[in-house]
Amino acid sequence: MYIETPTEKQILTAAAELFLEKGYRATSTTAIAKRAGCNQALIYYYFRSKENLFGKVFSSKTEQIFSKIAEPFSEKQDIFSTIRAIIAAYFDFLRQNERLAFFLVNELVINEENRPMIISEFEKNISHVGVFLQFDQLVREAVKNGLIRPIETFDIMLNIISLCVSTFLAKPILTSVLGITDEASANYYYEHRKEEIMELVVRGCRLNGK
Amino acid sequence: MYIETPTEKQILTAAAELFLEKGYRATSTTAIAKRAGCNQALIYYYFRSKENLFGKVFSSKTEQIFSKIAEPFSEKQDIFSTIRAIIAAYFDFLRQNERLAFFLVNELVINEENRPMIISEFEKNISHVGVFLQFDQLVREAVKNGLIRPIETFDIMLNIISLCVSTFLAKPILTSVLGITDEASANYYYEHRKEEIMELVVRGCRLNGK
DNA sequence: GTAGTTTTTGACCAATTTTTCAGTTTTTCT
DNA sequence: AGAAAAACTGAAAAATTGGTCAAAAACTAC
Repeated sequence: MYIETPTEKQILTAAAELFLEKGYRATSTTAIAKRAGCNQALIYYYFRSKENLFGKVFSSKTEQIFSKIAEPFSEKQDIFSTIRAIIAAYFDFLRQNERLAFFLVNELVINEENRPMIISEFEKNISHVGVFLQFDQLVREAVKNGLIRPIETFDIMLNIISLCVSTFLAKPILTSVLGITDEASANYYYEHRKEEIMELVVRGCRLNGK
Repeated sequence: MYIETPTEKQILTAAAELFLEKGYRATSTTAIAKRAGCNQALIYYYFRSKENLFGKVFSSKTEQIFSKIAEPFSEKQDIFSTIRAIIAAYFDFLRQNERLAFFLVNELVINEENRPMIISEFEKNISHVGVFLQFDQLVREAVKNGLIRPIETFDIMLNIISLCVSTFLAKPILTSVLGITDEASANYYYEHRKEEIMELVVRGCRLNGK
């Protein structure tokens, strides 16, 4: 396997930081070189173009998120505990990588040029991670056995992702609306929302009579 | 009151279209002038800078969304019907203005320079619209009267906004994942999600025993 | 040390960006 | 009709962009 030079790695991390902060368009190769502490031409020496560099960064970030998220899907618990575990894992991961949600949404939404690459990256990772199928089976059986109402796995997952990601997307506004200024109140906001999301998604699956 | 010149208005609409399509960074004043059918220098004659022009556009879009969204909040129905009406109105509005969700989220998330302006714009509009207070009261009473579980209005609203907005944010990926190619399947996706969101949010409010 | 390879550099290019400005046309008011 | 203000124009300044290139520097192997 081929080994990254320190410089190459520095460029990669600098690029990742800046792309996450400002997005593809607003990040110049000059800025990347400056942060990496190297000559600008080196970016083109190691990565042929800005677009290619972005691809590398995006690919590694997508892989990271998918591998982290996959873990709790395979837990062998009852359906409600599994859902709670998935939400907790997803939520906490996003919290530790706050800019990641921004980054993915932003590039996906606005960066139309790179969308084919982005989508293929997603597809690659989704198909890679077989654990989603395990979860799908868990849901189907729970429906069949009358443990939860008839609901599609797709909807459960979209509900989870939507609610978790939005918590972080909305934070900048809520910071001012709710008066979140210190670490403690931010922590309260996050924990409160995490609980609420768990409650909501689980309730959304329960049988009507229950 | 001072009246917009036709040209000024043309610039404003052209800018709005392009900012919504491509975002702030990817839109050049040249492109705006071209679409507005006027000289490029006129943009700086009417709006001092590109940034200022963006502020004007953003302001008007925020106002638009808030006023449209406010309507169903004031309906005098039971809590569940009101929630459903709010979701339906919000969802349909977003669908008619698909790029708007992208635009708001994107600029909020990435455009850190303009964030103070964006936040103050939101605050201005939220405080403006007194109907939110009406809904808040409806929720509080429903909780007190034991119609719904103890839940904060804030959480209900955040749930609604998160789920609705995400439906549109996620669409580009889902298009490929779900194989949404024609208008009919897109329509099915939207209607399906609308129903699911209504069901989810309502379930999230119900009493445990019910 | 010397030849060869890899890494790094600074200067540079062409295209595009926002912004300015001096001057011209058009409108408005008297 | 004529003066003042407003609307508009073409050109270009000033800065930034992604990208190139030949040469220098650093490293490697003999």
